[in-house]
Amino acid sequence: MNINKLLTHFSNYIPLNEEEIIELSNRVVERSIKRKQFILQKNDICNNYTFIVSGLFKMYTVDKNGVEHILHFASENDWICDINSFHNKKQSSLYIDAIEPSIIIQIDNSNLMYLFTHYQKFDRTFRVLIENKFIELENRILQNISSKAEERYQFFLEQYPNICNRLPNVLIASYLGITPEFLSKIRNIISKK
Amino acid sequence: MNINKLLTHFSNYIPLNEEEIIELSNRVVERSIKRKQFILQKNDICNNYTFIVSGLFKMYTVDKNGVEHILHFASENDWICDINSFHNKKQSSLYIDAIEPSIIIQIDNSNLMYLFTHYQKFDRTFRVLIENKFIELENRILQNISSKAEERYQFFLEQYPNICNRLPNVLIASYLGITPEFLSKIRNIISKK
DNA sequence: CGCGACGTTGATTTGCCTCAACGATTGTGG
DNA sequence: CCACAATCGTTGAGGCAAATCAACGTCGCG
Repeated sequence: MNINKLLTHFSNYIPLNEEEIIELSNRVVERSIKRKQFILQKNDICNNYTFIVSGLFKMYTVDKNGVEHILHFASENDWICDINSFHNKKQSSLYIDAIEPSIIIQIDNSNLMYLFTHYQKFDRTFRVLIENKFIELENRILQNISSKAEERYQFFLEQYPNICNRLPNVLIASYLGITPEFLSKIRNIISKK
Repeated sequence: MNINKLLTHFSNYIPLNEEEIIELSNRVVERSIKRKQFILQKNDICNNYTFIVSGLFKMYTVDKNGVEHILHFASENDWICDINSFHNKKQSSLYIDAIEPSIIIQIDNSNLMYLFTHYQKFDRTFRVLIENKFIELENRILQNISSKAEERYQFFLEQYPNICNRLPNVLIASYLGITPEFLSKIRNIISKK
């Protein structure tokens, strides 16, 4: 059962008791997502926290020239959500779609709020979850303001070995904030070393 | 009393009852910090969440060439902490020091954990706090990977009107990830418009 | 007064983008 | 299963964004 993967994920933070497991299980929905299928589009309100059982997603903006800028990748055992839209119930400026066929488990806003209100553990777990993501983002910012593209690329390969070989270079370039052409040149230079 | 500023800050998230106010008040420490005084240095373990009553701080790394890269500014009614070091009790790679003479209120790791364990409200409040900071960082990342320095500078001025005129341009440049010389040229171009 | 931090300007170099073109691969509809 | 389109990775020429280095004036402060 796919729900077990979610339960295991939670138990890595704080073990859940029987009641909490039942409550959680009753409040989530499992979905199967095809490649290129959206789970969030611009101007929608993001109403779900999405846990990824298997597969791979990208979260991105599209600028006025139609160019994608990737804010996050997320793969199995990770969460993806436009937190700004989710908590403030405002229109999102982001898209989220599947890079691979995926299986996800979603919890919507009202159900998550119910868990937060009735079981302290979830408040705690989601605090720790977001703290960890915050730390990742801090590191990414530091990379961006202090390193050149080649270093950022190398760092990306080291930090995400399990997803980097599932991604076309176009998407990695978009995540790093450079053009695919320039990434290609970086790869050429690296391979000659 | 400066503690009231902290209590007001919390009540913006969730009102505290009498008991919680007393518990919180007994577990924090007020300090006065001079200009250029450190509250965190590289290789220290960050043992405090710091609330800023008044003043202004910067949090930054120093690279191998001795150049500072500023990760965050924080001023009155804001928090500053190396969360990675704080929660994982590992050596920090960051510095935090005062840009202006400041008054702060600190809560150390064990006292914050006590509050988290005994009062759900604090778990909740710190979750929301970090969620908001996470959203800010997401926006900054998007800026960095999709905009040129001039736009990022303009955006910074709009987003932080209350601190940008208290900062020398050297520090703003460091925050934006550009050199002071280039920021000067950007400012020259803008002023001619 | 003299020093250090700050802001600016100019000349030069480097990092990265733009645009165009090409082959290889993948996916898809007939 | 083939044919064709779309996506992908690469290369090269040229241009722009930003860094580097050096120099200089100003200001605040000990």
